Amino acid sequence: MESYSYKYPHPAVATDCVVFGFNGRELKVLLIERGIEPYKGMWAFPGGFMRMDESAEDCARRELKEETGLDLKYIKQLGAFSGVNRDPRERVVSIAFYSLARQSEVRGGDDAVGAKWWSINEVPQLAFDHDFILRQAMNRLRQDIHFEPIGFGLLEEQFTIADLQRLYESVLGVSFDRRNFYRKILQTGILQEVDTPSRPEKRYYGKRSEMMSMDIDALFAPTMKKGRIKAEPNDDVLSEPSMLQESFDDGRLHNVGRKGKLYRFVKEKYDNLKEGGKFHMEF
Amino acid sequence: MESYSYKYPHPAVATDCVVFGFNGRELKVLLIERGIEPYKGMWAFPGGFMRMDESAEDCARRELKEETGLDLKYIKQLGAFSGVNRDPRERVVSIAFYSLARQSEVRGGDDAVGAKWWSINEVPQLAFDHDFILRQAMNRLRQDIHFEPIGFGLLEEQFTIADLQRLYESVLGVSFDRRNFYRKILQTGILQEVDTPSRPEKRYYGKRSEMMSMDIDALFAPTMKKGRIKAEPNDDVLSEPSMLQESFDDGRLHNVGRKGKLYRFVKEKYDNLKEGGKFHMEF
DNA sequence: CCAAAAGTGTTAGGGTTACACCCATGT
DNA sequence: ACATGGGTGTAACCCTAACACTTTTGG
Repeated sequence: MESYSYKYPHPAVATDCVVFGFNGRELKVLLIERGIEPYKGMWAFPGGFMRMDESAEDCARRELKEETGLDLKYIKQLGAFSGVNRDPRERVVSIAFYSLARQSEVRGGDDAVGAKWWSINEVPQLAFDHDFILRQAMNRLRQDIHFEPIGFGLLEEQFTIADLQRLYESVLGVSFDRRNFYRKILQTGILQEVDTPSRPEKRYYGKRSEMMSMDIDALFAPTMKKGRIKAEPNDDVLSEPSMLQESFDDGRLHNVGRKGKLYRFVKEKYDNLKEGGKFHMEF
Repeated sequence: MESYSYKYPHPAVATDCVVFGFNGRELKVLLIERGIEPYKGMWAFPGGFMRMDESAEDCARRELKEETGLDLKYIKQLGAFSGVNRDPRERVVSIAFYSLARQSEVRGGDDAVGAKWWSINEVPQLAFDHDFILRQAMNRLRQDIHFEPIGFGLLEEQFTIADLQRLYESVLGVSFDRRNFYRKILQTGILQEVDTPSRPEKRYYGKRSEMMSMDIDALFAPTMKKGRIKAEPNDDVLSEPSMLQESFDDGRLHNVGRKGKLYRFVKEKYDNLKEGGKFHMEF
């Protein structure tokens, strides 16, 4: 058995990947069930030890692919977690990343044995210090959503303003005036109306057929946290009990009423805004 | 000679510390001259290898103290840098931190052999990937200044609004209308007027006596970069050539005209603002 | 007294908030 | 028809940008 020796002790270096998803109503996180000790049977982020010929980012991407089948283009570093006793086996420094996945990317779940999407409000206690890492990732997400078009990563190619609003509300934990949100997001110019809508006759959130083994099920009491912004549930928005009108047992949300126009992100416009000066989705 | 063996190869883990300072006119960075290979003779951030019984943050603080004599309370993680060939000796993952130091903290330069403050516009080419790290740190600083009271860390206990404005302008690379800045910062409520001013008869920026071996010298053509904000040098602010009126060869700036009131930060007020909702120093 | 900087006031305009109102769709 | 959501208009309000003016200080 080969081994590697150093004059001074070296910690192991691993990566962890916090992947967020959005099913149209709730924010989700991707977790895997640990099959081995330590923390066997508990849930944790996908990740693993870094090889000597790859960067941390490469490692995170590789491990994510291996463990969940997801092949994500954009991942961002969250930071390094270096507590002395993070791992009972040996000293392990973990470099955490976070990313966003569209529902449509979540297919081909063959590799995804033991991987599961959890509603952000229902995640179980996690292995290692992953609870802590998750909190950091949530904070980071909430920060970033003000400056980056998170929708790009979480929504499908085509989406309605309402979809986008639900996303913002899920992430920030507030609710806005529908009409003001509408104009505000439109006047940024980063959205382009889709001329040839390709939507199903009936709109569902989280099409069962696309989920496969990575099922995104849901259903929970709508935990309405009000945040800082002037966005407490106002009279116009339906208040708590009826916020989700009809929900089926597979987590779909059935829409009634007028259908919204479909839009798509215009990356160029966004890039212009971002470099030239401000994007700032303030609410 | 003892050695440490592992079944799989482990990278070394080190930390680096980017420390910013402000002398009243320019932003500074603290660098040390490398005395050994690799990159002997080049400048780099203070830092070193992590021990097995300390977290990365502890390590950064310890190395900073050892190499520069600075004992900083607040340091924030910038991120991990894990390029495969960062260090020619072996694979080294570096966890970088950044921090802010007041001029008054920069004394007792006994330990600071080879440590020197550099104007942010004059830093030489750095060892390893520290140029890259510095760019990241600058970006981070510019981001953070909108949400955190950076002044806390960089200015003395007592300061004028003008001092604060110069700081913001240095970091962001823009200039604001003096009068609007004045009211805007005051109406946040995070500043409290000092009743018993303890200032010297004449105000200098960067008192020579406090510098000792860690000399903060300066003097350079005022590189006025205009940023995104509506803050290009306007008619009211003196434009380029005369921006610093009288400067002495030891880097002091001599003030004429009416003296400004002295203020101090009120941490409680800031904390309230921050948690309750917004702080957002927008300009 | 003069120049330079600090402190105060004011005004026009843009953006946000909080609604009213009408349109479209599915049951 | 009716309930439910989508899309448009608008007035009050707040904040900011821009700039005039007065006060204080050092020389």
